[in-house]
Amino acid sequence: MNLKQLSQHLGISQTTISRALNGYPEVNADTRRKIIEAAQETGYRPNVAAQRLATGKMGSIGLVMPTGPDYQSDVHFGEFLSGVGEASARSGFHLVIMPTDPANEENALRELAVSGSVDGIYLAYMKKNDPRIEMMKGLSIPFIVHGRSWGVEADYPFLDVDNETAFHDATSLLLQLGHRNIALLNGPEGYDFTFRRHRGVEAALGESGYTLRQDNVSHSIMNDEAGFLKMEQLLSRADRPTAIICASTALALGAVRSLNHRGLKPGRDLSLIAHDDVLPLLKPVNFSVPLTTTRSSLRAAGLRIAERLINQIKSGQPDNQQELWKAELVVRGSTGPARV
Amino acid sequence: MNLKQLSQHLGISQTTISRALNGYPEVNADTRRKIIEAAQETGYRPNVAAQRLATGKMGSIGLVMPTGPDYQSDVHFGEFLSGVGEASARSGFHLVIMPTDPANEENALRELAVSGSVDGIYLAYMKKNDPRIEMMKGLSIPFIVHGRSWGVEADYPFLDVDNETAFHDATSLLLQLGHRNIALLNGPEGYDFTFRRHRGVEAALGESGYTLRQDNVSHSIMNDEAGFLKMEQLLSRADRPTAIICASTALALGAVRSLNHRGLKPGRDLSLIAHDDVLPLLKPVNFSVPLTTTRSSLRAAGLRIAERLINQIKSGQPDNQQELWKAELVVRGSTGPARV
DNA sequence: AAAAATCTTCAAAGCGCTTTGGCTACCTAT
DNA sequence: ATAGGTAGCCAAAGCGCTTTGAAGATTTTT
Repeated sequence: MNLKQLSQHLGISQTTISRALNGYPEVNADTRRKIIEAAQETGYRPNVAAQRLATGKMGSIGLVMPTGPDYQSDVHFGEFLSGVGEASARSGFHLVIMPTDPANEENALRELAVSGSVDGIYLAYMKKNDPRIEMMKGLSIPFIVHGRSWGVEADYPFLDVDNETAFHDATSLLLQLGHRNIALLNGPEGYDFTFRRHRGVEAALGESGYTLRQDNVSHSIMNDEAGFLKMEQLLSRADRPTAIICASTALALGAVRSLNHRGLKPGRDLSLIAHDDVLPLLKPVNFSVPLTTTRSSLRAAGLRIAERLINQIKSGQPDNQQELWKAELVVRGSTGPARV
Repeated sequence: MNLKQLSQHLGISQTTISRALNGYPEVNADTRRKIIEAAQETGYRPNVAAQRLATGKMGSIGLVMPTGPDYQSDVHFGEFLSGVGEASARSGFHLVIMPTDPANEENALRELAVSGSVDGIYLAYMKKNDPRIEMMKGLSIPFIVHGRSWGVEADYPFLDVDNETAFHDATSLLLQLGHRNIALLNGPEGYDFTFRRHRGVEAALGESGYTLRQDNVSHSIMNDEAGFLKMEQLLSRADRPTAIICASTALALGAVRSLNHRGLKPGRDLSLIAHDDVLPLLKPVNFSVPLTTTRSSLRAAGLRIAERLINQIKSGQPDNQQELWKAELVVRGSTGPARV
């Protein structure tokens, strides 16, 4: 059953039916009622492809999902996605996901944008000087960035967590507790958030007259395995750090395993702080010793970003808001005074 | 630049251009070359909405993503998705994700199916007697089921892990090691895989003349927190089990935490087996004591399912294959002889 | 009662592609 | 030389909706 058939069936023009169903005002209330009833009865449903062609609106937002044979699927992505998903569901938007090898992400993104199959695009995994922002600005399709890109001067809409301040705060706490030899288990090199977190730690140490030792910094993907490995390396050193800051609770999971392994207890023998994305799988309170964290919900960020992007699409107004969320420092048992 | 303009620009009919670009044979090689070049130069890209309207093909497969304010985003979903994503990327298909409150999943699914915005649909999180299968069969859109549904007699295409055998095998191993008091930390009640795993354990015990005690079975979502809680409950009993089977490594993570907490060592004081979906975040070998598991990659399943679904879409042939994957029993350190 | 304003409806023109059916020119077999 | 093929191209008819511009019906204003 299509519009034409329904129109003939009712003896009412396609125009009026279309308007009645789409809530336009210039339709007699009685006619509208009749049309809606008939649509219900006959099970008429507008063909979305035709609707999209006619209106030019696709009703969906796009995002690139990093994937590939040797790519490790990332809990952080899933958590963020669920936030984006919820906001989209509320507005009746679909999510169009373009799975791509990370090496090819820029092309995939352009492809998605110019393909015209989405109304707006969400960008993530920002690097320093990320070329994708300039590219998107040239493409005249609404977009929003999760995170931001150090070195990119252009104005663009983003939502980011204030990573620098978060890690600065974490470091200050450790300094107050008397720690001087502080290490950072950071995320993969090249990413903007990795860089800013590093800066935060460095700055806090610097302000107190200390420095961040080069060999106290490591970069790795943020999972349990890497956390364990990097921690093992740190702990096997003679002058091992007395406090560690982890870029994710996933890293902390492995780090704690390494501590257990050596009979060390977080908070007593060594202090530990992690950044908490509020992953349901890894709650800081559920660590053997509850974890001190800087907290900022990834899911909430996803929700907010989708909201803003959809808003931008619906209103047609460009969004140039640059939103910065403060992470909350939550002190639990894994931090304690430095042992002299 | 659209087809009409390109046609005028080149002085070649729209028909020929369309055919040239879509690889139809009845175009002179020279003409084709000229057209492709011109398309490149002018940056012409077919409008996908128009293409979809004209062909009736949407180039995307749909899936419902459970989400909502109190829904815990699930690592298993993300991992599976990455497999689906990879297969889709290979065939140039998009993923259209419809985020939905789990309570409303059946409606959402019907909505997605009849909306006509996807060519095929993937179904997951099967329950016993799941009504969605019959519904989908009535809807004349290709679909495939991940898992299956106990009690549904109809023929339908699925890919499932042989959960019953997997858990049967795990139980047999424990029996051989002398365990009699075996507990099962199962997934949420109502799901097909939960049920079959339960059956597997029950059957293996039964065959050896033992029974699965009712209070040795628990149901919960499959994350660290639940694993810890359920394990604590079990361990606080006077007649506590000597061996535990977990439905996921995520549950095992919490279970091990509970053991550590009480100074118990897996493999020595208590045996532990978990089902391993091969989540990159939680590798069994990375547990403090490497985990004995029944292994079956969720990502591989996602890949295969998407492959089959896309095949079905492209060929137009219905797929009624019922594919059952054996899980592999991998013995590591967390299992040992029962202590007398 | 006529003029103006307001409702309500409709026919038809897009949206930008694919595909059908037909046509021309050229080649091959009789 | 003629009939029958085939290669290559085209005009036009969809696909199923939205939206413009116009017009008839009804109400309000003068």
